[in-house]
Amino acid sequence: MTVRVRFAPSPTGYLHIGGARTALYNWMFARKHGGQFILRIEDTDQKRAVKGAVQALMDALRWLGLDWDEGPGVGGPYGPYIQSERAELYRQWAGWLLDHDHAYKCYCTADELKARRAAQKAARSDQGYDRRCRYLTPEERAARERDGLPYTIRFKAPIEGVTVIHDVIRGEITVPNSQIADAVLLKSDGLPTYHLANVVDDHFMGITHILRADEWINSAPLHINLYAAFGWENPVYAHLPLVLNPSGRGKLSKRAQAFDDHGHQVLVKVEEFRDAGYLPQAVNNFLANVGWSFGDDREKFPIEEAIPRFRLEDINPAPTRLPYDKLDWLNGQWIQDMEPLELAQALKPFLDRQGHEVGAEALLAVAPSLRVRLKKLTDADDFLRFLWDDEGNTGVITAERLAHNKLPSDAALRSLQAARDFIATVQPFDLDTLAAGLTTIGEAHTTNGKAGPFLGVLRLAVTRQDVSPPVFESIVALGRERALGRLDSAIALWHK
RNA sequence: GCCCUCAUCGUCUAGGGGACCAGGACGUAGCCCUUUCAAGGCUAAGACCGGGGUUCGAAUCCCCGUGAGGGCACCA
Repeated sequence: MTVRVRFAPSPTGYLHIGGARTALYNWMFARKHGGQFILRIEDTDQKRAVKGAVQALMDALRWLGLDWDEGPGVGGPYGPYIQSERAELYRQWAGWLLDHDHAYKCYCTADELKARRAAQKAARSDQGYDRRCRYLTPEERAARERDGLPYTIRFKAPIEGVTVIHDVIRGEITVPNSQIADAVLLKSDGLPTYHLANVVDDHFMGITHILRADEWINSAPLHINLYAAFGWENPVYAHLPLVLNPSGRGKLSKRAQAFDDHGHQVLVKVEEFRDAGYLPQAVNNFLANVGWSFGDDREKFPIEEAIPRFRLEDINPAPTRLPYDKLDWLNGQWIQDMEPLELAQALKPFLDRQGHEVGAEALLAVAPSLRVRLKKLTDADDFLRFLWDDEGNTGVITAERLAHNKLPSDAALRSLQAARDFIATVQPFDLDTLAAGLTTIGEAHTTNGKAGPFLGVLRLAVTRQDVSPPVFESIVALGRERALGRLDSAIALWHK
């Protein structure tokens, strides 16, 4: 039997990082077993549907590289993959349940239910629906039908005994059936609830394994009994550990914004990670390390290498926070492994977005040294400011600041003039030639015979930044003319 | 209130009865390297929630506490 798993988000906004983790684990599991990964949209609650959300979900999944074999955009033999387009099927099977005495019509109104729930809450108990419509006499039922009252269809859940969930990650979980609610299966608007839709779809779509978050454990007994009522075989269950807020309190939510220990807001939507300059490979790598580990003490790995080692049994059941610090480190590692050209190309859209014009050659010149410096693609902004900001910081540079204890003011001036003359004429104007010539100039002007102090002064003069890429690369990126301009204005500071 | 889940350094984790005075990673601190910032190398501090069992032996198994989390919708 081939493995078939699904990721079934509801289109209420964007892809949540916790959802991405669930999707990733499903995807890895499918790929490992040569099975299918299915995307299904659970939009049976029209009140919560958000326009454009399906597209956003797909974009985020694609950005992460989690390709689905069946689902919106790609089709498949078990479609449609959007639940609102399958309404008739759910109605049909709810009817079947009714006919076979596994369900009943409930005429309680939403308001009545709400009031009873409030009363339960006031009594500091919360048992859920009291099953009153389950025990309506035939006469009472007939009367309500005659009145044409709207109704929902509820599951006739078992009351006695226990239900056992066989969870691959947690082992056997036994739940008293008294805990299983007579859940609403079909709402009064004729659409199914999650419970019905998910069971019907999973069955007809041939889903073999359900990997979903821990928060679903409590409804698993209901689902198991629904499968039993239908006479269908249950899939294998694996409940993934919950992703918590950075504080460790509560699950990470995209609605309530999350903050870390320093009070900084934390990223939650996948698109936020993308916009913040994280690489999809790094995000996958990061997610794979949360609740699962590669083994061999290896933290950084391409997801493709994780696939053959991935086993549900190895997933750590404990709820977890996301180690955002580690994501920064991992992302830096991934950036470090990029080819300079690749990095330059990745950087371009980020610079464009900020309206910074940087030539391809300049970017390429500086890419090798940027590789080991960036944690996020957005960090490039600070390092490269000197490339687009000709006037910026001019004011903060003075002749005094351009001196150094190993390179006093007059020597600093002379060294910069020498550098100017050298840069004006050097051929070829490339990294190695510049490095050799400027190092010699530096050694000749400092009191300790080392180029270091001079290079610091040169950096300040040319980039007007205390922190910049290495100075030779910076000069190459700037180009001969602009570098000379910077030196000229630095030298002019001595004549003020 | 009822039910369910979980519990190893600050954080993410390895650990499946002796190989553990508990390993790795991030973060933190120090040193080295060094043209800034990084990266890299080395070093350091840092954990088995508590109590009972079982066993010759427990981080590992069982029980009870405690703590944290989840669920108890005509939301998923």
